Amino acid sequence: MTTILDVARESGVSVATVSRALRGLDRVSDETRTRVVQVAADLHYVASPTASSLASGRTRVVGVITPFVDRWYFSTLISEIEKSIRDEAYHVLLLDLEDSTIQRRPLTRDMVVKRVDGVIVLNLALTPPEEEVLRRVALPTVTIGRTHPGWSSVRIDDGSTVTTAVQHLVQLGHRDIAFTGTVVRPEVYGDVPSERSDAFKAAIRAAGLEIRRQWLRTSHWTARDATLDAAELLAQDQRPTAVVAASDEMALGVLAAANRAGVRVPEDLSIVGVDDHPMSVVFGLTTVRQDVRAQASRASALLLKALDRRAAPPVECILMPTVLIQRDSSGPPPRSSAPPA
Amino acid sequence: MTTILDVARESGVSVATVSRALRGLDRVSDETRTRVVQVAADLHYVASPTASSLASGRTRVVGVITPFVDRWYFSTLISEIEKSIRDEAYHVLLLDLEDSTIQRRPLTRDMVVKRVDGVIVLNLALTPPEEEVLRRVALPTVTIGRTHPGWSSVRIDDGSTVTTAVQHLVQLGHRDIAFTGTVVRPEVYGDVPSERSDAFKAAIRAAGLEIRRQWLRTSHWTARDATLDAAELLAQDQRPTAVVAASDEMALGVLAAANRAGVRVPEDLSIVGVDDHPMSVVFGLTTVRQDVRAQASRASALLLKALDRRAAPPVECILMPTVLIQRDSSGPPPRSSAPPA
DNA sequence: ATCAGTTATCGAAACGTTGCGGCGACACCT
DNA sequence: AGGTGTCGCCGCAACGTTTCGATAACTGAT
Repeated sequence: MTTILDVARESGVSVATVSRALRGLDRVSDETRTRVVQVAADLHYVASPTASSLASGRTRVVGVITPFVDRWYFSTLISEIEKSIRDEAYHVLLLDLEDSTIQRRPLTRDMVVKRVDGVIVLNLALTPPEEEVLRRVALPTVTIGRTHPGWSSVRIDDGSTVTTAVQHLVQLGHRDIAFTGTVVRPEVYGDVPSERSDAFKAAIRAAGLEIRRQWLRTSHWTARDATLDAAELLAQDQRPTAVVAASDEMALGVLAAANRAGVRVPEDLSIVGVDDHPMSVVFGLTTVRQDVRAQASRASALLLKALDRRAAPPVECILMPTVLIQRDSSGPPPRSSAPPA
Repeated sequence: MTTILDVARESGVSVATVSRALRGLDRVSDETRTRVVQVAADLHYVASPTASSLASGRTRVVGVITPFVDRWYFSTLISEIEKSIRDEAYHVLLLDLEDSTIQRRPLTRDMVVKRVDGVIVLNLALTPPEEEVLRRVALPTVTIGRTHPGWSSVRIDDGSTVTTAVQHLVQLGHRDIAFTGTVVRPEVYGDVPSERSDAFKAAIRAAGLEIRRQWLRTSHWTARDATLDAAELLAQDQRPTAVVAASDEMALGVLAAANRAGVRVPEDLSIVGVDDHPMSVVFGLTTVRQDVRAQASRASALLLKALDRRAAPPVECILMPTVLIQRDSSGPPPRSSAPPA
């Protein structure tokens, strides 16, 4: 492997000068710089990130702390974070907290200490000890999906997504609206499920409608789980005329269950989701869209600013908009719909 | 930050002994070891990965080279790789080759040199210069999805997946079978699309059936693209009684198009995919399953073995099985189906 | 001619580990 | 008693950069 010493020797200057020349610092004459750059290229010199990190104290790595990497929302965030930071010569180190057990694994000191320059936390309910770990390492930190005192964040208003969905259905004339996606395993899924389901109840009440317990469905936030549950829901005597799902993946599960049960969408049943999953447009699902990639790039920008030594930017909490995308899965309720008992 | 020197001072031994004690090496008395471990814990000591890498020449990082991170197949692989190597104290560095332009960005020396101990290449057609880069850095390398001379690999037989799908349909009595997913942008998608589409043609010929050009559909390997294309296909005068999609995401797109066009599945149209995407079971899609997580863990195991200094394992090429999962989207062709012109 | 200021460069000390060679102390064998 | 291992530990030289203080070479003002 060729080192900076080889480049120095070959170009007739000191290692210090080579270092400065290659990193584009000043106090190097143009003549020297071009020569050094040329020699470095000839020798296929690549500076050792390891040595560079040790000497400078910066790793140029950002840790992405995530509860899942194989789910659409999270993998999309990760993908966009990588693209946003690569131009600044930063890399993504995956800190995946998913576990094969039912609990996720905890975030520990050694996952981040001396390993990354900054951290992005993806929509994840940190336990108090975990939060303590992150606070004590005192790394620049940005969260996506939740706010934490002292850290910058980018998120949407989870409650309002569901409110929008309910209002849309109410405007169409629905009065019998079910919800799927109430909270399970908050230690993994964080606050989002409860925020969305609380907003559902509030919106139903605000519309002067009644909340029926058997229409408040629990699901593991997967299409698979939602479709099994929706089959039960649709088999009930009292069937809703519409269902709001707390995520599009669950909404698609409901849609599949409806297809299977011979329930026509939207004639017999309207379905509205949240997220605008890539599959949603394919199946014509009405949804409340959030721009996941935009959230990731905003968060990355915040982190990059905090990573810049010269700057000490203030904590910023960015709220991104969401918007109703009306497609084919929602329409007026059937006329023949019996009023709730 | 507390260093190994602090631990050495506090426990009354040399740094060398601390290093050996904490890494579980021999030539340390049990008594000394427990004391050192205790002191290290008390001081919240975490060894600097950077310094450790510089001194040892090993980074304990594996680079995952991938054309996408937000697609199911790739994110699932990445997820499982991380889980497979984390117990050996290895980390995943994302080397994402996706770009905002139509071309993907090239793999360069500086992405891997001195940065990672080994590399896993995810189903990606490396260009000759890229392959050269990887060969010259001489890192342990395992590929998933393709074979390369000199490197271990884990893959499925892409051709046979489609062959299985076709045979399944032929056995059901289909004679008019379309295919979606012929090759586009091989520089991004690699050989898989062409292998699967070639296998389709071969299987159709082997069954003594005719290949109709207008039933060989091109698609960008997304549900979105496939559904647009399938709408065209289903609007043709001569409509097939079945379609094989080169991936489940495309198959789901076809399914959605059929729903929209009022074509009943499987009564009017059978659909078979490949992969067993998590959404497939939800929509009752018949598919040829591959076990993506198993491929990732096999590949990780191969890499870990190669990363072990003591071992110099031989190149191993593992072919994983695929299996037909019969669900609701395939059945006998409609009786009324007109013979092809 | 001298001095201050600027610019380009250098030498050397970090950074925090690992790993090699060596060295007493002790046990065992003859 | 002397030789031969083995065990537990230590000192020190890497590893390849960055960074800081020093310095020499100019430049321009006095």
